Amino acid sequence: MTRSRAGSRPTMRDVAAAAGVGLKTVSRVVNGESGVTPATAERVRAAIAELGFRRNDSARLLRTGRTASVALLLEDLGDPFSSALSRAVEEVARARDCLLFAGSSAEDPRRERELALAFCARRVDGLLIVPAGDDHRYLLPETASGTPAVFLDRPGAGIDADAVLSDNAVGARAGVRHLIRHGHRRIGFVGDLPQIHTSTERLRGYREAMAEAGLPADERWIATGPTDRATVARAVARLTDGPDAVTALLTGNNRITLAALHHLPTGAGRPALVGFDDLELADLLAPGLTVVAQDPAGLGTTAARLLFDRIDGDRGPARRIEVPTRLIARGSGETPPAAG
Amino acid sequence: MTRSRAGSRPTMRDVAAAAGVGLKTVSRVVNGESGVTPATAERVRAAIAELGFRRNDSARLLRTGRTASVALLLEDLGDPFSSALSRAVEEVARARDCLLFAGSSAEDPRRERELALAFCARRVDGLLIVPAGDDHRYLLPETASGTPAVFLDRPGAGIDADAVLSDNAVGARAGVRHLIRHGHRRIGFVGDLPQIHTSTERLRGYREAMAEAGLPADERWIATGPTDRATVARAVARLTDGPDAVTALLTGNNRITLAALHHLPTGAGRPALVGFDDLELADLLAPGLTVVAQDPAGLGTTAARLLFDRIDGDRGPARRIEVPTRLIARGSGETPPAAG
DNA sequence: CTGAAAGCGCTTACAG
DNA sequence: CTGAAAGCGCTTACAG
Repeated sequence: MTRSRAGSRPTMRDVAAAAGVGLKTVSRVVNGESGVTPATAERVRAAIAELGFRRNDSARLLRTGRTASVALLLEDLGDPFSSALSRAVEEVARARDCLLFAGSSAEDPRRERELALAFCARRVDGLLIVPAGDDHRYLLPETASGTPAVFLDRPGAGIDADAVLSDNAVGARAGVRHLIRHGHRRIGFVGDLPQIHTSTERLRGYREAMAEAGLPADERWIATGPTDRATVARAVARLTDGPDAVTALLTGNNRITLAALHHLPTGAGRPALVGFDDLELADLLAPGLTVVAQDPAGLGTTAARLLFDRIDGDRGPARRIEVPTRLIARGSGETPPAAG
Repeated sequence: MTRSRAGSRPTMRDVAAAAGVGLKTVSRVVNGESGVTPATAERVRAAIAELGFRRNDSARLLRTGRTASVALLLEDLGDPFSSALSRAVEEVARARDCLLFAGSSAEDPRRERELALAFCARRVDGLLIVPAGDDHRYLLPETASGTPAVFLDRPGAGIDADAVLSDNAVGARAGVRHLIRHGHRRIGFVGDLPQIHTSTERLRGYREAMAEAGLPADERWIATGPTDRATVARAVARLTDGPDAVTALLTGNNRITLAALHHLPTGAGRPALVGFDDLELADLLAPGLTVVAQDPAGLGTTAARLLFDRIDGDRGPARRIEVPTRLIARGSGETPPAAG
C-alpha cells in the first residue's frame, strides 16, 4: 500500500500521482468518459485498486450543484403508516439514483422545523413532509430558492405547496354509509383532536353520510380529543351507554381503533365497528375488523413522483392530489344493531 | 431582493458583498464565533435576512472532513421490525446532530452492496447494516479507510466487524421450555431457510430445549424453508397431521406465525402456539398470541451507540452483543396438549 | 489523447 | 477586530 496518510482516504490526486497521470485523466476513467488510451486507463485502474480509492460523491455533488438526495420528514418513522410510506418513496427515489434522508418530527412542530431546515442546509434536492406543525412559512425562503416541498397526509399551512392526501372525507362517508346499509341509525364518531386536518375531514365525511341518509348526527355521538387509551376508553363508554347509546362506531384512526377494541364489550352486545386505517391481523380477529384502509404506499409513490416532477423543473401551480381509500368488510362493520 | 441570480441560492460571498465585509466575517457571524463588533455583526445579519441566506452544510462538511450523517441499511424499511429499529437509531443519531440516510436491500445481496457502497461514497460517518448477503468482504476497503460498520440482526460474513443480535437461541429455548412446562412433549418447529443465521440459531434453541428435557426432536417435526403462505401452510399441515402429529408449535418468525395463524384449525383441536416476534393486535386475538418478543428498539439503540463509539475512535476488537428477547404469555402457548 | 487552471461554498491557518 | 489566501475533493471549461 502506498497510501499518503494511513486512516485517511486516498483522493483522485493520490491516484493520479500513483499512476503518473493528471488529475483529469483519473476523473475520466472513474466516470467512464471516453478519450483515454486503454493502456493509460489500465494504469489508472491499477492505482485505484491498489490504493482502495472510492470517489467522494459529496465532493462531486458540491461541484455539480445537486445532491442526488431527498428528505422524508415523518411524524414517526416507527409507525406502520410511516414505514409503508417510506418504503414507497424509497423505491421512486431509487429509480432516480437518489438517496433518502429520513427523520421523525415526533409530532413536535419545533422539531419538524429544525429537521426540515437541516435537510435544506444539506441542500437536498427536495423535501417530503408529513407536517406536525400548523405554520410552514419558515419554508418560504427555501422553496423560493428552488428546494421544492411536497406535503403528505396533511396540507402545509401558510405556504402554497403541493399536497398529497388520503380522501379522508370520502373514506369516512363510505364507512358510515356501510354501517347505515347494515341497518344502523345511531352511529358514533370517535376522532382525533379537532385541530388535526385529517380528523376534521373524517368528521366531515361522517356528517355528510348521516345527512344524506336523513339521520341526525347528535353531538353526543361525536367525540374528538386526545387518542390515548384512557381518553378513548371514556369516550367509547360515554357513546355506548345509556338510552341513546349508539349501535355502531366509526373510529377515526389506528390508535383510536385499537383503544376501542380493547374497551368495547365482546360478544352480542358489542356495537358494530368500522375503523379508519387498516391493522395487521385485522382479518384474524373475531369478528374480523372492517376498515377504511388508507394506501400509504400510494401516498408515498404519488408524492415522490410529484416531487421529482418539481425537481425536474415543473413550475405549474400547486397541486392537491387525493389518494383513494378502500372499504374492507371483514365482519365488525356488518353486525346488525342490537335490539333497543 | 438583491440576489445575484434568481433561483440559485445566495452564498457567503454574496452576503459578504451585500454587507460590505469580508467572507471570513460572514463565516464568523454565521457560526457564532467571537471577535466581531456588534455593529458589523448586525450589518451581516441584515444581509443574511435580506438575501435569505442559509449556510450550505454540504460544503462546510466537505471542508471539515466529516459528514454528520450515518446510513442505515435495512432489509425492508416498510416492515414493523425495521421501522421500530430505525426509530431508535434515529434518536441516538439526533442526540449527536447526525442525519440519517435510510435504505432497503429488499433482501437482495447485490442491492445491499450497491447501497452500502453508495453510502460509503457519500462518506457517511458510519454504516449500520441488516445484512441480506452472505459475503461482506466488499466492505473491507471501506472499514480499513475508517468508515466503521456495525451489523444488526445478523452478523456480517467475511469481515471482522461488530454485530448486535437478538439472543435467538436463548429466546427459542425459552419458548419451547414454556410449551414443555404446559405439558407438551411433541413440539414442532417451523423456521425460515436454513442459510439464514437467525433461523439456524432459533432452531438450535429449539433443539437445546428438547434435549435438556430429554425429549426427542423428531426430524419430521422440523420444517425449514421459504416463508410464503403456501409453503408454511403445507408445513403446518404436515406437522399437525397423522398419528405423530405435534401438539404444539414454535413458529420461527413473524411471517411464519401469520401464515400459521391463518391455516391452523380454530377451537379445541388447535395446537398450542408460540411465535417468534411480537405482532400488533396479538393481545386481541382469541386466544391471545404467546410470543418470544424481540426488542427492535433495543437492537437499534445498542447498535447506534456502538457505531458512534467507533466513530469516536474506539479501535477495540470487534464486539458481538446479544439483546435479550422476552417471552410474553397471552394464551396460545398455555393450552394443554389435545388428547391423543 | 491529456492535463493545468479555475471554481463549487465553505473553513482553516495566518497575517495584519 | 477583520480579511486575503489556500484548500477540502471533485468537475467544468479550456488549451495543448
